[in-house]
Amino acid sequence: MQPLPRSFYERHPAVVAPALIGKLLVRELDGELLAGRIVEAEAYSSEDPASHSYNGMTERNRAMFGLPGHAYIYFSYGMHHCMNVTSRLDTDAGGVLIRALEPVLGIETMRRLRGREKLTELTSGPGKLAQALAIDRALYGVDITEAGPLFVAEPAEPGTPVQVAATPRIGISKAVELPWRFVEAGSRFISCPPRR
DNA sequence: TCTCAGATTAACT
DNA sequence: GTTAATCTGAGAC
Repeated sequence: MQPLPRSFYERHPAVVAPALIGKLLVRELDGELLAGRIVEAEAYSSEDPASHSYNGMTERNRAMFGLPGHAYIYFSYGMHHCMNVTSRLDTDAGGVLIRALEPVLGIETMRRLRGREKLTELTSGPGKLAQALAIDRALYGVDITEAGPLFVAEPAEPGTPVQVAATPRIGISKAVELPWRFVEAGSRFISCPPRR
């Protein structure tokens, strides 16, 4: 399981986000490996009014202004954690929100952490996948380019090429027209199906 | 199957 | 004081 190199993240978030579709998000928890294929991701960059990094650096978002390839985790709506990987080009400050996974490893542990049985309800949303992988602010700023408690890796088997579709982002009120949500076409595991 | 409001914290005005 | 990169269960239909 080979982590993706730093250079992968030294690009604009709108380039990194579609490239992450089909990669593995890996969580090591108490010696057990939990992993899922990324099937949905959204790009946020500093010139984007919907991004937390739009209005400059704060205590919460400082990770997005740091080295690319780290975890930016924030607490949302008073109850959910959401996970981003930081990515940026030169002076940009941005990240990619991991919105949904296809469970691969440690599925029983995910079921226990989520209190749900159905495979499609384990990680089909940013708050859900954070709960399924036990991701919280203790992992803030973790380097995801080296094996550790949390990292992103190339899938063991290359498999078939991934079909990526671009759609408008979910749950935001600004810059709704930017097609910066990327999903694996036809996946059953994304947070909400593209409109037919 | 669909719509709706509650939960609960932190950032920002 | 208001809003937010969300999820869930309840009640309507």
